[in-house]
Amino acid sequence: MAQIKDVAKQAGVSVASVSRVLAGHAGVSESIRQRVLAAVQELEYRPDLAARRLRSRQTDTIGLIVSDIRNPFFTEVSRAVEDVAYQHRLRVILCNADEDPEKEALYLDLMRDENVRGVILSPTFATLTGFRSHDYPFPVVLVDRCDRDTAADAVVLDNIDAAYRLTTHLIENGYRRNIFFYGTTSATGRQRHEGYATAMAAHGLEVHAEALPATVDRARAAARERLRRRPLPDALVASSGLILLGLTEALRETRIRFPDSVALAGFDDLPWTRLVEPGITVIAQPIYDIGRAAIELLLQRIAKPEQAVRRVVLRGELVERGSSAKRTGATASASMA
Amino acid sequence: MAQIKDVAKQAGVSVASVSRVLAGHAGVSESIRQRVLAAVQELEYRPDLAARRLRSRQTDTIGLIVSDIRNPFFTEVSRAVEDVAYQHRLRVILCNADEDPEKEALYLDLMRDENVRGVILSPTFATLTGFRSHDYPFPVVLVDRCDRDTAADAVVLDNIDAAYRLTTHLIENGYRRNIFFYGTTSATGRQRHEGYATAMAAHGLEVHAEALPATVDRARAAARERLRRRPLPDALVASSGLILLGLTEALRETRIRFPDSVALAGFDDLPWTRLVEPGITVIAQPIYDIGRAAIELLLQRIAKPEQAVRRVVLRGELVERGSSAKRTGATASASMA
DNA sequence: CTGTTAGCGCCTTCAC
DNA sequence: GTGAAGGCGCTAACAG
Repeated sequence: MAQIKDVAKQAGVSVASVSRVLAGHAGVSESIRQRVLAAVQELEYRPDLAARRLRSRQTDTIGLIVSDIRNPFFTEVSRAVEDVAYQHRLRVILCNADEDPEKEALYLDLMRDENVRGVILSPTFATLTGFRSHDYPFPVVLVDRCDRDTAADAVVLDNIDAAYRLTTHLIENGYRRNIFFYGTTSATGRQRHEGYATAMAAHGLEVHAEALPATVDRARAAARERLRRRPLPDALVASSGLILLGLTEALRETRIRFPDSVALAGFDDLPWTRLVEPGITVIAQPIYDIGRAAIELLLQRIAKPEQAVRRVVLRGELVERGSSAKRTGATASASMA
Repeated sequence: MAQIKDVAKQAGVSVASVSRVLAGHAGVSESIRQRVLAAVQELEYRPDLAARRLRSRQTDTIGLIVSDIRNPFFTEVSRAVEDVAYQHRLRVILCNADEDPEKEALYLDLMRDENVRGVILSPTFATLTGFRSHDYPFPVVLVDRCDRDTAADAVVLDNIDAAYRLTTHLIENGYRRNIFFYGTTSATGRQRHEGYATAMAAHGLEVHAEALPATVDRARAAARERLRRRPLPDALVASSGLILLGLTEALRETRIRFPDSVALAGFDDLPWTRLVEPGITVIAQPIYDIGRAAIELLLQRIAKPEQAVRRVVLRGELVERGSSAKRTGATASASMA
């Protein structure tokens, strides 16, 4: 492996000149520049990253800690982050915390060890509580999850509003006994629960919510359990795409048809929500944009460490499909009895 | 930030002793070990990774280059790889090459720069052609994709056999004009095409295959195009989960019912294939096991660089569902597993 | 068993 | 504008 002094020898200059040319510093004669570049080519020289990092006390790496890589939401976010990061010559270390606060802490530690320039994080509720970007040696941008008063840059959906609109849509279509299944490990789940509860209360309806770990399996089990009891609810509502999948599976397994017997709605406009007849009503999130906004926020924060905390709030779009189709009066009253 | 000499001073020993204790070397007196550990705790000392890597010319990192992170197959593989890697105190750099040979080359270069211990790669066909693990400064384990004669460790499905069985199943259930949609950018797609073609030929049937880039959009477009023409084929078969999704969407959009008008089958037992009525017949891959086998192979290779090239071939399982129901019994498609 | 010391490859003053 | 030299924090060889 060629190193900088080999290049210097080959070009007949000092290592300092080579270093300057490589760093793109001004004030190097054109003739030296050419000779160095030629020598680099010839020797196929590649700088040793470890040495460079040791010397400069800096890396060209950012961290991305997602809460569940199996959630398509986060794979799409990570694509966006990587796209933009690599355009800026930054590498990305992607870690999957599996909704586990301990793993989160572990990875945050790892980021510190790696001396990353910054981190994008979708924290569990436990980590978010009392979270302050200042407690870390690198800037942190939160994505998907944050509290109103969290002291950190963040990119989130307007969760309360989105859940409010989704719930109101159900109510207006004649569904009144609506159960909300939501994940408690994330602020997002809680906020969506709040939006749901507000909408229900606004119409004088009773709140029925089931808190659970946000996995497909747990959602399926909880829904199955509830669907065994009578009377059936009017609608099942999910606070996330993973939970929505679990609810849908439970409905299928119990052979309860939607929306005839029970309506269904949730979050994330994933391909399968369109394929499952008669289509599932969802709040569509601008996922790629969320990821892109996060990395751009981080880039700006790295450039200007002292600027005021910023928050990007994006709006979800209600996509109405058959699973929440307007109810006929007859069916509604029958179920209420 | 405390450094090793601070720890040494605090513990009243030399830096060498501190280094030895931290490296877990034998031959350090218990009393020194205790004092060092105490000092480390007290000062919250964390070794500088850059310095350590520079000095030892080694990292504790492996690379994982997947061809498309949006493909659930690869997110599951990466989970398995990360699980095992972190158990062994190895970090993982995950890169998404997007089925692009140039990006693959770029990331392989990056791996070299990072001085990783080894790489797990799912190569495009272009990269696989003439691929030899020996051409890289680190061991490479191929996952999901490899040729019969590729000189590298690999973990793959028995693709030819799986596609053969899937196709035979369709033929036996009465479907004869079966079109195979497959991705050409991967060896896997081509091998599955081979299995399909062999099965068709074995029954004296004509081969109808459509080669395309393995994305949902391209598959949907190709299928839509084909479904516009008459006569309709008997069945649509996909060489991957992403392509299967595209075919399913095309069927829905053109309102062609399966299996009544056209049967459907493909690869990867993803949740949605069960939800879409009347269920889609697939070859289920042991995805997590594939990922785990890959990282274990890499670990062994790192431990014994000279051992003979190994190949792990796993078997796919045929999951029969309504989308390929026997053609005789009219519309007996309502059964669900 | 323990300590002293010489680099790992690079960047960056500092002289010239 | 260019080169010589020191040192980033750590490990490993060598000496005691």
